[in-house]
Amino acid sequence: MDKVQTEDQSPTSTGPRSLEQHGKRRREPLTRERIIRTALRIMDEEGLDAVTMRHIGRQLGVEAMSLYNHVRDKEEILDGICEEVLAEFRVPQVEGWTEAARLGAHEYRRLLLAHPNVITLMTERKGAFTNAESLRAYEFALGLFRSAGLSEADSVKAFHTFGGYILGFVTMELGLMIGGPEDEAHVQAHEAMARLVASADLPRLREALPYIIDCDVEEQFEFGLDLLIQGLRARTPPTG
Amino acid sequence: MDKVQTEDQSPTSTGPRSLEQHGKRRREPLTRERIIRTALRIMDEEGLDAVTMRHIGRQLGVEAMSLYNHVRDKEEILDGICEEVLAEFRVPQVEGWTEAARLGAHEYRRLLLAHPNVITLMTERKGAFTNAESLRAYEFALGLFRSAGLSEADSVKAFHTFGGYILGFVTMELGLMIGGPEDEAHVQAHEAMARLVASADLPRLREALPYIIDCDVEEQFEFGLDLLIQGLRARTPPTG
DNA sequence: CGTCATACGTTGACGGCGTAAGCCTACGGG
DNA sequence: CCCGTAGGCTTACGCCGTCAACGTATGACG
Repeated sequence: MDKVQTEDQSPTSTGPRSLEQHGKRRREPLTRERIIRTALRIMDEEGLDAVTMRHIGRQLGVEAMSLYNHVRDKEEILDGICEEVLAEFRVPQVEGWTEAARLGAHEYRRLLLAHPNVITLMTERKGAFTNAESLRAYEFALGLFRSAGLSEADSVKAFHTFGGYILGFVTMELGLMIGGPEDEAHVQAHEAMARLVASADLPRLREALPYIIDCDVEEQFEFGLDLLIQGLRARTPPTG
Repeated sequence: MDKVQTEDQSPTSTGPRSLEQHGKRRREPLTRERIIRTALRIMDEEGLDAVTMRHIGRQLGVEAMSLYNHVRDKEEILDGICEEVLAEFRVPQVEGWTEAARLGAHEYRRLLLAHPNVITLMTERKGAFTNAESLRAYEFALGLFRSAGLSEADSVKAFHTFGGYILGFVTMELGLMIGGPEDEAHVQAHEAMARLVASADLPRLREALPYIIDCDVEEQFEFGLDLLIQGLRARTPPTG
């Protein structure tokens, strides 16, 4: 077995090799928590394919099979990653439902962009969320729409609409279908598209191409958000 | 090697075992086309995990490695599946941009629901679409928004908004986060959620739960669509 | 203090995956 | 007739998730 990089040392330990206060164990005990956090870090740094039982184990200085003492199977780890990310959601503290909706949407997008592969996980996931922490965003959104004057039924619909929009937009954004020319991959994707458009009978696309290639993602996101908020204001009590 | 079920026989052949018109080969020649269509069928019928080089080969009466004579790697097959599905898009023939937008959105959703796993493929996909056929939907949408009076820049933004909404909504729909109580999996997911909500301090969610569980998906989808269309109409020339 | 159950890590193996490398053969063109 | 080549097949490698069996240190208890 080659060099093992031990992950986060406990900040309270006196050093990597020194015995602990009671002179007992040499390494942090394995936990479900530690496993999931390590898996999340691997996913963010090395991609989804690198999230492997053996790889997670190696990062923790342990064999793959040891993980099964704390986790039923790999799927539980992946589910755990989803919950871990969702739990990062910071509920915006602001008055006025439109601003709250805007900030909440940006926060959700921020989470998804911070952990680009989590969308794939959520897409493949079988059941709904089983973690209370991950429902706080849901709770926040419902409260927001209710405070805007929507009925309970409409609040649920609005939640699904906003949630769907953000999820889908970021999916497209990460899939290189939207985005600025900074990234190499983007440039390549855009060149391929330009070649295709040039060789086919797609007049609208041809004239729109510059706007597609050279667009500000933030601005695009805001556009759709405004559309939704405006549309919502139309079926909301005249104000306050 | 056990029983092999040969897929679609060529309708012009005189029979499964008879020699062809020139008395030559006994089986349909392998093609990129046939490989991709078979892979798509497997994905739809047996799920994404069943899409395996060995499995595709078996369905075609061939060893896995033979596929590589027509395809660079598995990724090319998966990309091919995406293009195949996108190419199914039927451009709605209707007057008036609002109705066209509505029908187009439903058609896109229909495609995604007809091949539930294709969303995962599109999410994981690296580059943008390289198939002209799959850009017809793009072309259609742009023409539609232009005809509504939007600028080129805004048409692009509107496309990304609608595309994002539909993609995300169907993702949530398939992930059991939205939907009626017909399906067993849905019922189970909803029960888990109900248990969670009951045990946590989530008042909004608690009162909204019945509406979440017992909702009409079509109606939910339409709600968001209306929001977008209404929002769009607000920044559109007063009419015609 | 000795014993022993238990918790938790390790080892080895299995079947399946994508695919590199090389082989075999039938067919069409010189 | 011969031979190059296209397009199959076989074998093998290094991964993967996970089952089963095994070792060992720890903490409870007589």
